Amino acid sequence: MDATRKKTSLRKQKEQAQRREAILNSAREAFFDKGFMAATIEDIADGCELAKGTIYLYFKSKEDLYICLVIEGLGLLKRDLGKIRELDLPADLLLGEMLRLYHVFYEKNPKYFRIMFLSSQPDVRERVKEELLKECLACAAECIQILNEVILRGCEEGIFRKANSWTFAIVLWTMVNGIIMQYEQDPFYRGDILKVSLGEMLQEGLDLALNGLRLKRPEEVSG
Amino acid sequence: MDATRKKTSLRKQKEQAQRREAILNSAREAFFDKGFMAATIEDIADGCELAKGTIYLYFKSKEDLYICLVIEGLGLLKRDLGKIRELDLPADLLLGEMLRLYHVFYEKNPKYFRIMFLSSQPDVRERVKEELLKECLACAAECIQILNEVILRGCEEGIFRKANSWTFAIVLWTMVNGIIMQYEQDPFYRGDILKVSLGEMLQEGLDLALNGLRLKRPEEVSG
DNA sequence: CGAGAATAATGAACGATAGTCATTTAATGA
DNA sequence: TCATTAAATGACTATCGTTCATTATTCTCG
Repeated sequence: MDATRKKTSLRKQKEQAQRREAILNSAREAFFDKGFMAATIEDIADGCELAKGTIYLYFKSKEDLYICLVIEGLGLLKRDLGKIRELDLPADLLLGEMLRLYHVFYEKNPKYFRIMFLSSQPDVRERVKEELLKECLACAAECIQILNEVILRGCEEGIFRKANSWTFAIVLWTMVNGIIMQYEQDPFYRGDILKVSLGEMLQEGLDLALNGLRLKRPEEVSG
Repeated sequence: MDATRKKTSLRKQKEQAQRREAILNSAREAFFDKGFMAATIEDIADGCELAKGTIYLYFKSKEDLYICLVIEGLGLLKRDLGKIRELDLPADLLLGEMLRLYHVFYEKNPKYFRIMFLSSQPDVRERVKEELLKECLACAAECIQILNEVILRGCEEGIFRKANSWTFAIVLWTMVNGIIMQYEQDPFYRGDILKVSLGEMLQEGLDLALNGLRLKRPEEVSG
């Protein structure tokens, strides 16, 4: 019957989605644990109790699988940033909150950042489906867009000076990423080079940017 | 004779250094061209007309060879930054010059940045000699130190507000790296996300930072 | 010079691993 | 129950980093 066929095909679709999810979960664990290069497809297959070949029924390559996790991470970040945007706060405080969220997100998921940073390597990207790359970049763009909106709002509110908000949004985004990347560099030498905690560093970065962005600096407003 | 032994051993040392250099040259070409993962040891060996095994007489692993190039890149950058430091300019203009240099360096050697960014991956770092990693981080630290000195000078000159100069130096360094990393992400989509040129973005980033850093903003000084 | 020792270079062989595909297993529906 | 389709499997292939026994070269000193 048609109804039956439809029902079973729906269940099958659901099962396929579940398998896909299981593979992603196992891959996340493997990549987070060992890194992209050191983790093997067999590790991933073992982790979700499937055979190596089965992985390739769901993902075209190790790199594709990997980029899906990058997209996942960016999606989580975007979701969290989106929530904060709704808070009823002046733009500068909102940016501060977003930064705090970014920091919390990093502390909770440091491994997501590690894999995100690898995704810019050309020889990884070359082996990823065009479509996935596009999705990945779109996700990053949406995060930046959220920052952009807040900056624009700040301009309207008269808190920020008139400026190319998109460029500022990118600078903020890349600054935070850059700081975290440097911080990730090597825990062992963290004390030697950085000398300050990640939180302080991010805060200083934001302060620097906000001072540059603000129409009036705090002491001028209060004075 | 002792004199003879010394002379030949000196020549040998020189020859060894030359071979090492030849391998590095070939590796640079291969890594720049194909990326760390896609380039093979055989590519590198072919490139300098040596056998695969010979590479391992000069470098412990593919990763070691790779990190040597990262150090080389950082060294070049450090050297260039050091030259600018000697210019007789106020600190803010000096920072501007350094940024311009960074940009020029990137335009001339975009591939150095690509390989630098990979060096933060834990599974690469795990396979590199402790000592080389240390050297690599020390090199980055020295670059940041140059920025730090300029910022300190700016504080003395009364151009910059009193602040934790080292933190600012790191923020500047990471901001620039972050911007370039984002720019590197994908030339194809560059127009979509970034919408502005690298030069503009770097300039905006510096302006933002300088405005945050300056004791008085330009219009207040001139007014 | 020349024989033997020391050093350097080589590439075949090894182990690991991404990706493929012929075969097996399971599910479906008449 | 059985033919058909779909899904899963893991042995197999090709590739590549690394090693090491062998070969070639250079050096030493009688």
